[in-house]
Order: sequence, then C-alpha cells, then structure tokens
Amino acid sequence: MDNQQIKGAGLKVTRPREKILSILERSGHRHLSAEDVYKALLNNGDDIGLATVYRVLTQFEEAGLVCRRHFETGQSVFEINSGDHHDHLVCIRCSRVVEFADPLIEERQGAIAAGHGFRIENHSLVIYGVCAQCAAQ
Amino acid sequence: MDNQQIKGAGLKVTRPREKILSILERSGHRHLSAEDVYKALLNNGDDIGLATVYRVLTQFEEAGLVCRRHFETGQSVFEINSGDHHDHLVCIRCSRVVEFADPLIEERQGAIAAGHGFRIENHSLVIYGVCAQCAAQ
DNA sequence: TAACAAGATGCGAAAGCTTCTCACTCGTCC
DNA sequence: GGACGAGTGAGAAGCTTTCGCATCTTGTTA
Repeated sequence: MDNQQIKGAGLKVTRPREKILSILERSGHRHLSAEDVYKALLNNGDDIGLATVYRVLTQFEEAGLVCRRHFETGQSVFEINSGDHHDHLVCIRCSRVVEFADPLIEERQGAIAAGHGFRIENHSLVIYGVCAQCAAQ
Repeated sequence: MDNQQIKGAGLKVTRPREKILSILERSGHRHLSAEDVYKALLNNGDDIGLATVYRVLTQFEEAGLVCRRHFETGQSVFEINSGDHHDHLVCIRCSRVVEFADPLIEERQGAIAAGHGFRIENHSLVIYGVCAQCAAQ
C-alpha cells in the first residue's frame, strides 16, 4: 500500500502525495520530470500545484522512495526507487532510456574512489548514444 | 597559438574569444563555470558581457575546443578539451574535482551499449563522495 | 465526535542559470 | 580603406526550481 510508504517516510498521508506516488508507480520505469508528473495530475483531474509536485518529489527523494536523475536535458527526472542500483543509456535522438547494471563497473568505481582517498557516496553514469531504431532511420 | 585554434573552428579571432580561451588554458585543469570565467575576465579588466561568455563557450564546445560537464550543482562547468577522455570524482563537501580514466570501465561501457543496440556517442561518469581531507575533519 | 496544533497546500512571486533580441561595433577580404 | 557579414553588450526574457504566506488538512487528544 502506498500509504504505508508515505507514513514510513514520516510524512502525512495527503491526496497530493498519494496521487504523485501512484503516478510514478503506474508509469512503469519511465523517467518523469516534475512537469510530466504535474501534467499527468492535471489529466487525471487533480488540482495540484506545481510547487507541491516539486516539494513532494524532493521529500520522496529524501525518504528514499524515488531517485532523482540529472540527464543533460536541463531538467531533473524522477523514478521509483526499486532498490536495485542501475545506470542509464540514453538515446540522444529519441530520448529513450534503457537501464542497466554492471557489477564490474561498480567494482572498478569503488577501487578508483578508494585509490584517490574518496569514500564513495553516490555516482552517476550515463551513456549517451543512438539507439538501434534511430540509427536505422 | 590560440588564434589558430579559434580560426580552425571557423570563428573570427576576436578579443573576447582570445581572452576566454586564455583563461581556460591558464586555469590548469580546474573546472570553471561560465560565471567563473566572467569574473576572471572582470578581474583582468576585460569588459566582456556574460552573454558573450555563454555564447563563446557554447561555440568552443561545438568546435571541440572545450568540454561542458554537468555536475549536480545546477550549473555547467567547462574545461579545455585536452583530447584524452576522462571521468570525474567530485567531493560533495568541498567540491574538489579529481580526474581519472579507466580503460576497463570504458571497455565495459562499449560492450553494454553494443549489447543494447546503441552506438555510443558520449558518456558521463561522475562519482560523488567525500575526499580524504574532508573525511578527516 | 469536536477541537487543536503541526504540517501541507496553492498561488504568485522570486531566484538562478542560460538564451534571445537588437542596435551597434569589429574582423575579414577585396 | 570600405563594405559586408559576423560578433558583441546590455537588458529582457525563458526555463526550471524554490520561497513566502495565507489557507486548509491530517492526526491526535479530550
């Protein structure tokens, strides 16, 4: 139940928070911008302000419910945090996003960070390219 | 000579372009934001508008003279393109940036992209962590 | 169930980075 | 040296994101 997740984050269960979480869940694994979420709410007939969307997404991020990604589009995108870390392949033509995980890369990153005296906290790996469909056109 | 690089990019050699290139070169391998470049120009006594700084940096990027990086700070940073690809370790406390290159990671990225039918164009790997100095405090 | 306090919301305003517009100026090439 | 096209500066505008504040809700206590 969504409510449990929201409560678990120490947040009150309110309509905006339920709706936003449900939109992110229903979106499958698409990566939605705050604007996308806002538009989805409007389409649903929910009258929720854009400022609230940003606030709630930030709270969800802090609570670990969602992940915020910074692709090079100038806006942040959000996705449900399914627990398993992964990185992204982004098509520069059609913006399609493919997720992947590679233990070998993760391991090397740890080694590199350690080698430079860094305690690793987080990382972001995005590969930009042209997907098969776009290349075929 | 800087002028050759600017001409080679099909751009006229103008004072703003010379000054900006020279600032980036003199900065060593620091990562400067457009604002940083602008301030450096002012300190030099050069009266060059911020809009011009952005324009020129974008042109230099298109010409391959500089690289633009998107760390998670909300602003882009620029560095001279020295030709050798590298990735970044960023300290989330003091913002220190360390560059590194890892052939193994590069190779895995190529394999992953190919496995998903992507023709790789570019990529961005940033590891965020706490550097030794900040951890010691 | 009613009332209350803390927390949430919505709206518009504002901030921060970046780009655009447009009149003016400057390189380049003849 | 002059003409033309490209480049510049200043401010306005655009975009994403955050803030401030009056109003409304949730969760709790009586």
